[in-house]
Order: sequence, then structure tokens, then C-alpha cells
Amino acid sequence: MPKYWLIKSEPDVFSIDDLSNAEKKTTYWDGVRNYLARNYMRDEMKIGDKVLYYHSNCDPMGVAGVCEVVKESYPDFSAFDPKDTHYDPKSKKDNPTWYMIDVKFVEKFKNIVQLSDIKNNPKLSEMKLIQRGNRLSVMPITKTEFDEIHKMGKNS
DNA sequence: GCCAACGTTGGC
DNA sequence: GCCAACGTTGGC
Repeated sequence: MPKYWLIKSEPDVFSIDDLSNAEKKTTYWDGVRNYLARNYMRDEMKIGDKVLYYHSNCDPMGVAGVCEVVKESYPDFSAFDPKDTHYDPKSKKDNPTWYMIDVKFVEKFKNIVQLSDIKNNPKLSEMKLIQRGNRLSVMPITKTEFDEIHKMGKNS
């Protein structure tokens, strides 16, 4: 059984269009520097898991589409590069602190499922995304939530 | 641009 | 081990 996830990205940095235009429509999800998010990627995200792609800090904010996990966790090499903005000297090559996965583009919604639409949908009221103060950039969601947002994206 | 929420750091 | 200070996230 696949699991379901939501990942956040600022579209100015890397949008769902960037993903669909990438080579093989695939990218590595580097730069996550939060232990809980790291644990999800390192321990739980498996090939074939479905992932909602959320655009944060932009207009309009919301779920822009769907991607899927195509490579399971491996060390986030951006942590080893002193010139990289995500450099972390505490992460060693023989004992990496940070891990990442690869995701592949699946589809882009016709219209973004806006944050306000998610907040207004009672079926989605349990989502971590809209709970107060949540700053996780990788979070698990339920199949029901995934299906509901998927439906909203197709219908809108 | 503001600021609340929250994770991390570092002095003690 | 506590907690104040600080930096970042991310919605507004």
C-alpha cells in the first residue's frame, strides 16, 4: 500500500513547472534540515508513494499538483558542500545527518487547490498543513485527504 | 514588511 | 538540563 505525503516548495525556488521541465521530470529533494521531515524521508517514504506538491509563500498558495517517490532515501550531498546554501558541517559523509529522496512529476492541477479551499473543506480539517504554526516541509497525509484534494484539483 | 510559531544554539 | 536569544518559516 502506498503512503501519501505533502511536500512544500517555494515556487520561486522550485515550482511544479520546474519539476515537469526537469530531466526525466525528476529531481532530488535536497535541503530539508528538519529532523522530523528527515525521518519521514529516510525511514518511511517508499517508491510509488504519492505526494502532493504544495506551493508556499506565493500567490496563490496551495497544492499545485502531484508527484511520486521514485528513489528512496540516500544522503543529501548538499550538506557536504561548503558552497551550498544548505551546507551543514555537522553532517559527515561516513555518517550523514541529512537524507533526501527523488520525486517525479505526475500531474499538474488545472487550477491550484488553494489553501483557503483546503481550510474551508471540513473533510480536510485534520490536515497538519492547516494546524497552527506548522512549518514542516514534508508531512504525511491520509489517502482520504489525498483523494479529496485530488478531486478538488480536477474539478476546479 | 510584519510577526507568531517553533526549532536550534549556547551560556549557565 | 534549563531557558533566553536568535534564526527561519510561512501566512497574512
